[in-house]
Amino acid sequence: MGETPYGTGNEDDDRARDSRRNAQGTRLRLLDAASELFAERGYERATVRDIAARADANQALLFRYFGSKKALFGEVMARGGQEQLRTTPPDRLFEVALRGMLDGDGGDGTAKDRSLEVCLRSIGGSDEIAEALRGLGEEYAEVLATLSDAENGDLRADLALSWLLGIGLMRVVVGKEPLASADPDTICELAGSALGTLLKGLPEERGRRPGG
Amino acid sequence: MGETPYGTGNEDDDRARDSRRNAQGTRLRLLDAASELFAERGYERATVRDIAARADANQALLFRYFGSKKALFGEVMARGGQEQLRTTPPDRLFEVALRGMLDGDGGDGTAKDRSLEVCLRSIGGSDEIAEALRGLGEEYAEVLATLSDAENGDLRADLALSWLLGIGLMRVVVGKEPLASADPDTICELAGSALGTLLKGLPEERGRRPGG
DNA sequence: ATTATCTATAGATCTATAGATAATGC
DNA sequence: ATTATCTATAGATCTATAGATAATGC
Repeated sequence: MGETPYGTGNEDDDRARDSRRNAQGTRLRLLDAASELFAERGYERATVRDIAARADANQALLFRYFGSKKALFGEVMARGGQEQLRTTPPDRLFEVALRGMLDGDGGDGTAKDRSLEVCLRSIGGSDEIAEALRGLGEEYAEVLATLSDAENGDLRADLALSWLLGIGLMRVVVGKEPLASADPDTICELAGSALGTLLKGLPEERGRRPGG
Repeated sequence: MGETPYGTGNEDDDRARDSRRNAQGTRLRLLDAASELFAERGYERATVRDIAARADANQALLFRYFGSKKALFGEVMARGGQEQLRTTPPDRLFEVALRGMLDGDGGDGTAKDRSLEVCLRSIGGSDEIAEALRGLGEEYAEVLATLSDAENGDLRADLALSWLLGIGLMRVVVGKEPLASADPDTICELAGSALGTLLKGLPEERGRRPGG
């Protein structure tokens, strides 16, 4: 075993990312590597050479398959975020998104959605980046706004989103202590109850009956 | 009048920034120009050539007087922030800092302190920048922490600071609507009352007596 | 023959420095 | 003579492209 050029194990899962003269696979590996490096370093500091190196691909292929670094960034952003938005009930979105940023990995092997982290680390890079973050933010805020029936519910949703991103910024990007090492449960609890003041009926009251 | 080479008006104020073969003045003009451009574009995108051009100085002088771009950034950051921290009573710091970011100019001619804005736009540029923001954040959080007598007051202060920066991020850098065009009073009111839940006795309750 | 991959390099920035120039003070 | 300023350029990146090479399918 192990000596054949075709690999030994569950190549069903890996075939898509096979590196043996497989354009589709190389494309996927480049996309994965870009997702990781953009999240680790932000758009500017993740160079195309580093991305290609991590994908174990030639740097010129990145341009062949995606056209430009910006276009690659666009595909990365388009892949992420959407799933979380669609599969999470609105009243849990804030906590789920917050935990997604706070938890290091989640433990399970599934690659985490790090779109928000990518945005946070890429700010200031260029106007296109700011636009990408604005677009993603609009999708989140739109959902959060449904939780408030106040007249200025949209504004309140923006403030909730601002907090979400601010916490991620200070914890993940800046590394401010004690926030950076704090227990995610505690953070969610503190932020959640204060948000209950802002967006009525967000986290705490759900499922409870008054006078219980 | 006006034909003399020495200028016509209140040169007492301007002499320090005089541009006629005055090293001290050129240094100050470079520092001012850097403050502006770092706030407008962030550290990376504000090039030394642009800074020198706005200061109406030769680009080589920037290195002669400051040594490096990073050292210039350090001086800019050291100048700002401190005043606001020292002159503002703790229980008003959140609102004052928030308004400082929200208000476009303030109207008065005094150059605004844009340290927090500089940080927000410079994130992801390099680790030194993150450190600078962490340092400034620690000073703000330290003051905010005095407002809470909860066991985890430090963490609550970090969360308050996170919100402050998150709001600035979404409004000033990202330009998310409706937050970007919202009335500062409304924003302060919404954030302030929700923060009252987090840091007890912060804004609303001040000066009121129960049962009034 | 097709096409995935690789080599080599153009071309655009940007920070930083070496050394020349020119305005002031003595 | 001192020193503030300017010119010219080294040197380091980084994105992107042109064209060569080599592995597959027919």
